[in-house]
Amino acid sequence: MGRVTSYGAIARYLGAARSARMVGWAMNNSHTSKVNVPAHRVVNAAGLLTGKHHFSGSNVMEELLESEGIRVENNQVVNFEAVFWDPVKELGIH
DNA sequence: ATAGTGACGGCGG
DNA sequence: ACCGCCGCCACTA
Repeated sequence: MGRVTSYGAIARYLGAARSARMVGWAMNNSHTSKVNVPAHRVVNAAGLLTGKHHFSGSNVMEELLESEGIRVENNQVVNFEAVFWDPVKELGIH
């Protein structure tokens, strides 16, 4: 079962809890980066697929998430808390 | 060079 | 507990 995380979680892990927008910008910029960034696994704090508009297709993100076993319904991750991946918790508090 | 905006969220009222 | 304002940093017009 795949996991998802939120912009705020990443920001907090980086030590910049209030810079969640920067994370979003990083995702946008990541598409130019050589490194493959699974931006589709990143949603907002509510579990909404806010970034789906930035993908090539309209439902590409949903398909990617569902292919990883994550239920997506109405642009929202179902059972978000269960699939939520907290970097601070999983990778350890820095 | 300045101002506005953006894949968000924290914090105050 | 809920709603609204403001901050964060880089980019674009």
